[in-house]
Amino acid sequence: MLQADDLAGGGEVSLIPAPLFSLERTLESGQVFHWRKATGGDSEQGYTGLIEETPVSVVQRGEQLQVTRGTEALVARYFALDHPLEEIYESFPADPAMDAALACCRGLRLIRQPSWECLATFITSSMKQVAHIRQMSHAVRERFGRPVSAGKETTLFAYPEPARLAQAREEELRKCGLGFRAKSLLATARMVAAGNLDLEALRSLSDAAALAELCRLPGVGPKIANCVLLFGYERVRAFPIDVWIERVLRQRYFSGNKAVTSRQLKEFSATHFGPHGGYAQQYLFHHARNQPRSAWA
DNA sequence: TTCCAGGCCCATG
DNA sequence: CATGGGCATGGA
Repeated sequence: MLQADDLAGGGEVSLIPAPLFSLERTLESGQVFHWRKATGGDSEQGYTGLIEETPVSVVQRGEQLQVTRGTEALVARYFALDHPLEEIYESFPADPAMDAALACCRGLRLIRQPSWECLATFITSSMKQVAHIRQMSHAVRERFGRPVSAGKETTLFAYPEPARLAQAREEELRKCGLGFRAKSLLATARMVAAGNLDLEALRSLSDAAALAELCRLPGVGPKIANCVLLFGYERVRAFPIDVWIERVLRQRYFSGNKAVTSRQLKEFSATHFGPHGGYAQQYLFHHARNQPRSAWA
């Protein structure tokens, strides 16, 4: 079992303030897929992972985070500890579904994820459960990624750059369990590596323009593009609609009306949830996934 | 065993 | 504009 303090060489850690933050809700909400639970010596629960290529151990201690010494600023930025959550909550609509989601998810933050890693992992996400996306993400890292030493017996793997995946064969990618998604990931990696689409240049575009650019990539449609905008470009209004969110919207906001079209749901969600709609969406998603199936009605 | 999963793409009305 | 089927894989 991975020890939380392996990364710190036996206790070289520091504490940073993290008010209104839930490490577990943030990392278990299906926005990022490579963090592993690690049980610390005092049985407190933490996570280990890489931020870019820096190994990091994070343990929540109340309203503080215990992190690997030297990674304080990196961690604070990655987990978006500067997002004004109370203000964001005040911008949410006050309706029963939103209230329930908020009560369930307080402290969940939308992280600042490296854009390529986010794009690539979400290309592999279609028609897959979160647990399996995690599995594929680790397989791709271990097969193609750069190994990073993280303590005596721990090696983590960075997510492979586009150029690395671009030179892979589709069959190699399929060995990571990607199935039909291998072709899309490979083709997208080649487009990005060739400069056909500049991921950094997207930052200066409007949400709509950046969405359209992302949708040029093989295997990227509106849903995945919105996930990438939300988790990889800090576009907190982007509102991805997957099967879970569609179910929530239809049942909680349209009385289960089966005749409501996906376009109507899209237009409703674009306005009803306000300027931080992506946050609202993530809360609705995480809440729904934590509900027993019997509660669907 | 059957069902379903953070969809996309392309062919038809 | 919208609907339907195919596409790989593995956990529940």
